[in-house]
Amino acid sequence: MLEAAARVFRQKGYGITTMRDIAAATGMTAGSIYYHYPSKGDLLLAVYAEGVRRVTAAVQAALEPDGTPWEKLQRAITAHLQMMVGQAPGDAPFAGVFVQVLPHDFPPEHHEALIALRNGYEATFRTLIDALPLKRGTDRRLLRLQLIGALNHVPQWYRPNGPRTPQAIARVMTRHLQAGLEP
Amino acid sequence: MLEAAARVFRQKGYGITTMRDIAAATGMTAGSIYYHYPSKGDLLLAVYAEGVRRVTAAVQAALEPDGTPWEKLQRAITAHLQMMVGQAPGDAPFAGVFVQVLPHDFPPEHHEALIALRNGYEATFRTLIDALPLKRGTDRRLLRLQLIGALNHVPQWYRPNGPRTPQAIARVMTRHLQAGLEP
Amino acid sequence: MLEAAARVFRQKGYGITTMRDIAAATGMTAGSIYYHYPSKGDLLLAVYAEGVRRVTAAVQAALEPDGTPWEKLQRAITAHLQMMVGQAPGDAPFAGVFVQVLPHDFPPEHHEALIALRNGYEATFRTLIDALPLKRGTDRRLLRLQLIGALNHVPQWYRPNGPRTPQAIARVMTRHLQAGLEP
Amino acid sequence: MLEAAARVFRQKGYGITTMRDIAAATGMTAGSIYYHYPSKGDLLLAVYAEGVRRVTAAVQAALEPDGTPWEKLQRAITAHLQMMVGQAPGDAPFAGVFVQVLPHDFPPEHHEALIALRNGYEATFRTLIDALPLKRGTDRRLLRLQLIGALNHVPQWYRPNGPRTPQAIARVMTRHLQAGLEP
DNA sequence: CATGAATGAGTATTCATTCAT
DNA sequence: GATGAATGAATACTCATTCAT
Repeated sequence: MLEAAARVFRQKGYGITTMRDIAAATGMTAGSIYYHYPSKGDLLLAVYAEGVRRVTAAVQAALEPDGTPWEKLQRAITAHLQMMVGQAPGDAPFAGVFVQVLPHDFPPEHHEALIALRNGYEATFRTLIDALPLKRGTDRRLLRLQLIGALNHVPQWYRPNGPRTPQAIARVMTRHLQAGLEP
Repeated sequence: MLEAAARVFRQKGYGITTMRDIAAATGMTAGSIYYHYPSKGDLLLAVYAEGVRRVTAAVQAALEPDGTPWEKLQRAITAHLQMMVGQAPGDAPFAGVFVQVLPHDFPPEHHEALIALRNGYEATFRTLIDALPLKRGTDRRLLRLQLIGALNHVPQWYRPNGPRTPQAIARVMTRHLQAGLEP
Repeated sequence: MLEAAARVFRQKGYGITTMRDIAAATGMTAGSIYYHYPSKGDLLLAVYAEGVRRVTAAVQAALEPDGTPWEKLQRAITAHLQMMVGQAPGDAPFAGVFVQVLPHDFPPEHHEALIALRNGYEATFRTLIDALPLKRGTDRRLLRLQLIGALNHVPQWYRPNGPRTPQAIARVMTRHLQAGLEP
Repeated sequence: MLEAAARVFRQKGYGITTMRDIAAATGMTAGSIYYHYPSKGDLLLAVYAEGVRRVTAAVQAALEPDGTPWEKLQRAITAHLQMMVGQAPGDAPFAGVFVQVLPHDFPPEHHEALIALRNGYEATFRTLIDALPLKRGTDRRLLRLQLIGALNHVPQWYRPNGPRTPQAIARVMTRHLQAGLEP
């Protein structure tokens, strides 16, 4: 059921999605959802939390085989993008909610929880970036935000049948930051 | 009037904003707005278009004093960010709509116009990036998307009284891409 | 519920009737109506259809006892008028919608259905008139339209406590057409 | 201007017609109409009154050449129908309002004036019918209502390019009532 | 657990009307 | 006389939510 909700939220955004949309996607009626979740906002939050859980798990799993910090970062990005735009039927919807649902869509009483979840997820990248050997004086926080911004933007332009795979995108974006672009 | 609408749209998002909110912000009544714009969606589009116009103008103006391609890019980013998060009472709201309003907030009949506007704006950056002297084989399109993603993300974490000015952010982000981060 | 709607539509006309009027007459709230009928126009159409059903049934029932074609026509007219202006608490409102609601009150997307219903009802009279033994060369279609026009006009001048009963009106109108008025 | 209003009222009915529709048809703006008529209802009433004036004049004119009472009635009906459904660019719209606008469309404060106008017009037919040599005991009032109902119904089924001209309809309807239909 | 029916607080939109210019 | 702009009351319709069954 959470999955169906995720699918709908990702596709249409929180505001436009109605409880009936979700109900239809789950094969229930709107009223029944309230047995499981007390409100639409709570349902979204549950979807969001599950999304964080899954993407985090996927990214962590990608770190397993050891490697240089840059390699690990690149693998993490690959995993992240695969969740975002990949075709995995189960996971993709959850990850997509990350990007299609903006903070101000959330009911105010959930803002705090939302931020906690975001931070929790970004912690993974914080760790990865902190481990990178970088030039002295690099602003690692800004680097992280620069990277995450670029990653979250991918679903807005990514085309499943386009020339770039998530893996390729990860490789190129990593290289840009690693080696720079000046000849 | 467009300005007031922009302010409200940016602050609350399109879906949650009510015509009465906008009316209150303009000092009119809700009905009066319809004399000038035929629907809420059209109003949003008008705000968006005006935003594109202003940001484009600001970015173009920043290119005036000549310089190296990288300098010009950095100045463009600075201008872009100043519009996005700056305190200029007139311009900021328009630019913010860029980021706070997602495509699916728009009524479907405006999607086409929306894409045209986005493309129009991004053309400025395409030109700037095409002018950069880069390593052979660089995927300039991906670079542009990476940069724009990072820029559009800034308003989500930027704090007006924080330690980083738009100028500083622009300088650092540019340097990251220009010289890379490996020591 | 249809009955309450019919009562209100007949009394005030489609345009002026508000969903809240109907809701009040049914003991519900305006929103609840939409659970049963997707729009005001659909509700009107449902009322109209039910009206056709009832009037047709009443007219058909009146034909049962056999008789000459003219007797049958007269009985049909009586039944029709009793439905239109009679005090039967259940049926009258439905029949009244026939007359108080003009085609252009209907939303355009229902025009087709409306015409089909009208034709369905008038078919009863077509059959009755076709069975009449008439002078050679009589334009039976025009006769039918002449009759129906006269009948539909009755509710506009009928007074419940006036001197004429539906039965009397039917008898006189039939006689006029049957025997003519020349001495 | 009255003519333009008549055209719009006839085509769409009172309720659906907006002041802007009428304004557009007259080449003015909505506000300007209020210089000439104090309200939409008053405008409709003015149209209605002008309609009565013109139809009455046309019917009266048709009576000029002397003839038997039945001939005069038939000529009156012809004139009436020609005004209703004819192509005369000036007159037709006014007459049509007669039929397309039902009493309950009128604002209540005009009901009285409306009834007076209707009665005034029907007086012409009252006179004509009173002059007919009829069987003893004929209910002349009911006859008049029967006839007027049939006439008002004509615009609902009349097709300009159909087989029946107003003149033919008048002749046949008159004959039906005059001589009856029994062989 | 699930549903169908109902609710009521919104929401965009319409439109007759007003009025300063 | 005419207009553009504004008004505000009304209105159909939506939708998260409730709840008896």
